Amino acid sequence: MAGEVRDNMVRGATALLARRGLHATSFSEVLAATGAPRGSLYHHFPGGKDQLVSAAVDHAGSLLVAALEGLAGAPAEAVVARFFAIWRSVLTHSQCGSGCAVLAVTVATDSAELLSHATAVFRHWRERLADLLRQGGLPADAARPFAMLLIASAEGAVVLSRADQSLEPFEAVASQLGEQLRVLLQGGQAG
Amino acid sequence: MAGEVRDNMVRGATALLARRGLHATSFSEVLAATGAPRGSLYHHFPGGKDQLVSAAVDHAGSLLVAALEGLAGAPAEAVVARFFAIWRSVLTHSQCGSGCAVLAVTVATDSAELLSHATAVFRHWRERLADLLRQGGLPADAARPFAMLLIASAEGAVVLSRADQSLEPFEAVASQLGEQLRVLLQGGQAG
DNA sequence: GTCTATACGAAGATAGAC
DNA sequence: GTCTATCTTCGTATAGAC
Repeated sequence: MAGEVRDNMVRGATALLARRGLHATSFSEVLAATGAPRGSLYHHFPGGKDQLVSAAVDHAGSLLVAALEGLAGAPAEAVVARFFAIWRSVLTHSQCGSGCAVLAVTVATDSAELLSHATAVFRHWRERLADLLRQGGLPADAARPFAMLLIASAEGAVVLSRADQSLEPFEAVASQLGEQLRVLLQGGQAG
Repeated sequence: MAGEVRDNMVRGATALLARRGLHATSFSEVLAATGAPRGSLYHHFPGGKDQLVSAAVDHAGSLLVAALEGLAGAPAEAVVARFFAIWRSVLTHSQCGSGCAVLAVTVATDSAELLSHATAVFRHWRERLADLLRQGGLPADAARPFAMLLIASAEGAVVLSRADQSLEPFEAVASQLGEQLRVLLQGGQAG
C-alpha cells in the first residue's frame, strides 16, 4: 500500500508530540519509534520536519473528530461525556504521560505555518462540538461558548493531570463541566 | 546586589518558556534576551539547564501567587476575576504570543526533577485559590474542585487564544467560569 | 564573576549511489 | 524507495586564564 510508511511516521510523530512535545519529536525519534526507513524521510516529507509535524497535527485533529462519531442527535450530556472519555483514555493508556499533540505544538512552535494547522484543528473541534451540543439540546447561543469551555477545560485538565501524575485533577474538572451543562440545559428550558 | 545577574537569567528563562517552550529556552537565547554574561552561566547554575528551568518554573509560580495579593477576604467573584485578569494581561501584552511557563515545561520535559517543580507549582496555585475562594464565600467542599476548574480552564483558554491569535476563546471561557461561580454561590446559600 | 576556547553530541538537511 | 555519507548549525558542558 502506497503511503503506509508515511502514515506510520505521521502516527508516530503524533504520539511523540503528545507525550514529549515538539522538540523531542525529532526524525531520529520518529524513526526509532516506528521502525520506518531512514533513507526515505525526505522522500515522504520533502518539506522536512515542519511538513511531518503539520501532518501529525492534522492527524491528531482527525483522530478526535473520528472519536466523536455516532453522536449526531445524542443528548448533550453524552457529547460532553464522550469528549472527556476520549481524553481520559489518553491519560489512562499513558499513565498520565501523554496529552494533546496540538497543544504541544501551539506552545512550542515559532512557525506561523505550524501554528495555522493548530488554529484550524481547534476551530474544527469547536464547530463540531457546537453542532453536536446544539443537536443534543443545548440552546443555540450557548453551544459555541460552551464548546470552547469544554475544549479549554479538558486541555487544561489533561495538563494538570500530567503534572500531578494522577487522574484527580482531570476528574474534578470533568464532573464540574457536567454540572455546568445541566445548568445550561435547565436555563434553556426555562427561557 | 548579589544574585542580580542570576535573577535576570531566571526571569528571562521564564519569559522564554512562556513564549516558545522548553526547547527554545536555550542558554544562548536566555543570554541574548537578558544580556547576561556568558562566562558566569555555570557559576550561577552549576546544575546546568535543568537548574535554570527549575528556577524559572518556581519563579513563574511565585509571580502568579504575588499577583493574587490583597484578595484575602475578597468576594469569590473578585478572586475569579483577578485570576483571569492575570492571564488576560499575559495574552494582551504579548499579542497572544505568550502563555504559561509551567504548562510549557509540563508538556515538553522528560525529566522527573523538572516535572516535580511543575507539580508543586500547580498544587500551590490550587491551594491558594481554594483558600481565597473559601474566604470569599464559596462552600468549603466546592472550593477545591472549583479552584482546579479555574486553573484548567484558564490554562486551556490561554492556549486556545494563542492558537487563534485572538482573545475571543479566552473571553468566552472567562465569562462562563463567572457564571459557573454564581451557580455555586447560590447553591451554597440555598444548601 | 567573567572570559575564551573547546569538546561532544544531536538535529535538520542534502547529495549521490543502489 | 531506500541507503550511506556528509555538512552545518546549535545546544550542553568543561577547562583554565584573568
